Amino acid sequence: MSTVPPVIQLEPTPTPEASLEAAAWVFKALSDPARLKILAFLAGNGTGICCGPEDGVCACDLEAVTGLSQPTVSHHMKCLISANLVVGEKRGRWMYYRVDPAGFALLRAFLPRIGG
Amino acid sequence: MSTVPPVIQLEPTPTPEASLEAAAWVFKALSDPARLKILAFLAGNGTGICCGPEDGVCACDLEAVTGLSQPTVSHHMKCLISANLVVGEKRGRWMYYRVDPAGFALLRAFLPRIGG
DNA sequence: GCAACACATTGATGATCGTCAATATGTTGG
DNA sequence: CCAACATATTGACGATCATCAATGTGTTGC
Repeated sequence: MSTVPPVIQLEPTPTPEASLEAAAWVFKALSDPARLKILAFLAGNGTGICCGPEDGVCACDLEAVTGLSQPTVSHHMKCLISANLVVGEKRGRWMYYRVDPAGFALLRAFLPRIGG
Repeated sequence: MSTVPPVIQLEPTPTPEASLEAAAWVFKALSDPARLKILAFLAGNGTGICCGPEDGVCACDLEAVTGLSQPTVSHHMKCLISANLVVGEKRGRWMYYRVDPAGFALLRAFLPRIGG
């Protein structure tokens, strides 16, 4: 999950091939338990612990939630953002993350094509 | 996608951890364009090309669809089956594959927990 | 039984992944 | 400006992945 994403298309259906790779990219972002735990936390309470009741969860919260090192969390967030599953917003020296509906919308649009 | 699957639970919600890994396993199975192409083919026409109008698609069809070697297709099918996304049935010397609703049901049940 | 067939398994190889330590970048408070 | 802080980037390492050639296993037709 470190290389470049395949230009995720959200607009009208592109070539079947392209949307296939875009969907695979989103699924790959969801294929790691640590990233699912992060998403579940973001989707859950929605408000963080260490950085006050702001709109979003800061990165240091996610270190505590996952038990992973700071660089590893940063790497996972980059991956989730590249799949349009999370948006990050820098406020002061903190990064606040929220769930991004775009990636999930792509998923919901794609699933029927494969029997879901 | 070759090691053992994490005992995919379909029944009432197990520990949050366990279902997290089960969902990650299903997502990983969906994270490869070749496997998505296979699923799209299985979900599409539903009837194969080379092995007559049987109920299901045989493996040799999937070689043609994906352009991959026979062992590679076999490996992908093993992966999809281990995620409960596909069921395989041996009839004579052919393997017929169909979409398995179970994996998709797990997905639909899990997505809301992560914001989908 | 035997040859042909359909698929599975094994072994190997290059690529990608998840992780962390070390370091760099950008921001805040004094 | 400087020290402390929050996060990002880099580099490295072991693990896993996707792929194929070679081989094994089970089935069919003769």
